Amino acid sequence: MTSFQEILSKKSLFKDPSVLSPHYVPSELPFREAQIKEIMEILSSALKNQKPRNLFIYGKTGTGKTCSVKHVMDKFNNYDSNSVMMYLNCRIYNSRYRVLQKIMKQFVPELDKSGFGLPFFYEKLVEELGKSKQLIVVLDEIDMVKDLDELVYTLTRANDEVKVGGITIIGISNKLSFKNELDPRSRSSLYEAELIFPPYTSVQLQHILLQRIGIGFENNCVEPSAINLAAAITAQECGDARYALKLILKAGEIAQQNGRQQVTDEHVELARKKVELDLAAETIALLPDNLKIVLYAIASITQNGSRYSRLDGLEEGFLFSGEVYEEYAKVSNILHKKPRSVRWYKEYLNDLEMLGLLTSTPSGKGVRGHTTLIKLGYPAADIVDLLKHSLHL
DNA sequence: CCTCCACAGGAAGCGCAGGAGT
DNA sequence: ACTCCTGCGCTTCCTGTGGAGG
Repeated sequence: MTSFQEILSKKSLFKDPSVLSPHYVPSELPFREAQIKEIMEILSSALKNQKPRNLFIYGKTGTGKTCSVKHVMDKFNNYDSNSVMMYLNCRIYNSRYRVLQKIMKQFVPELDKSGFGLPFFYEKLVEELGKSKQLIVVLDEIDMVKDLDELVYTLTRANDEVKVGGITIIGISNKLSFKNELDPRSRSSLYEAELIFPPYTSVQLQHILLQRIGIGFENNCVEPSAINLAAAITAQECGDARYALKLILKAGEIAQQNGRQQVTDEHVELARKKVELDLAAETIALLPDNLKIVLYAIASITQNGSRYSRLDGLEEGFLFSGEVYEEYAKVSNILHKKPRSVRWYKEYLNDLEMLGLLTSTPSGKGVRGHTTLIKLGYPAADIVDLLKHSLHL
């Protein structure tokens, strides 16, 4: 019989687990001094009231892009000047309209609601910059902006119109290919300066882990070889620092549940499987309902077996786009929601694929003509479980 | 060869929310 | 109070595509 006494008497391995969370911003960013310095140098001209060059930052997820920029932003905004630096994530502000609205909300608070036209925002912006202001706008995940060409054009035009102030864009993206999709004109204005954040190497990850473990864990609770293993796994997978931190956090939790005093290689290996799913769960939780339903439909067919793909001798786990839509419509009805049209469902599929939750391939040679084959990116049972709760099924 | 299937994805346009101007 | 405007999510309609099957 378990008692609270028993649980509480177990010595905790953690001093402060929040240090391991991805939201924790460390005061020191190891291996990013050079990048931070370069950003600061570019932005410094704003403090002399000259418009800095636009900056584009590229690097894979978890290479410290956002962290570094926010770090600089703190320093910038604490420096007494007529300039303002602001951060927005384009996953939320994903159109020219929304970005402009968000920017202007800083200066005119009642602009929260919709209904104002773009020209109105533009006028306000020019007016505001006219007060000899230097405005720095950080656009994180800039590739999410649907009409980026227009946005860049609008902003550069605003720059031309004012004599004194100016607006500078710092774009952040982890999509390399996106550069080629841009209109050449907006490309050249967006890429006035470019900065690349390389993935962390195994050795660098070891340092980062050591730094955080020192604050987050009790002393000597993590075996050095476990740290090395976590760093090596991460470097091989992606070089994403957040992944490494999550890995060591989960390993710690597993060790603790098993009543161990130390985190070992074995715990890191066990954590590895959990972390992948955990990261997926985070993205899934933020999904709009319809995307969740589509994903649920895919997972549930995968779990219960496909009526068609099996008899067509298809590789396990691949589904037809058509049968997924049928299932999606069915589940929608159960939830008393009107299913969206096929056309829009296809957009949903694209979104889900973009987020890495599924993969799809055109069927090519196969039975029943032409279709898209869909495969879930994670174990179906786990996804079903996850979504059953969040959809109240 | 033609036609049908099962899709992809562009174009137009609709309803809604929430302004502005009158 | 009314009309008109805008952005956005979405539907409707359409054309295109490559293999299957007659």
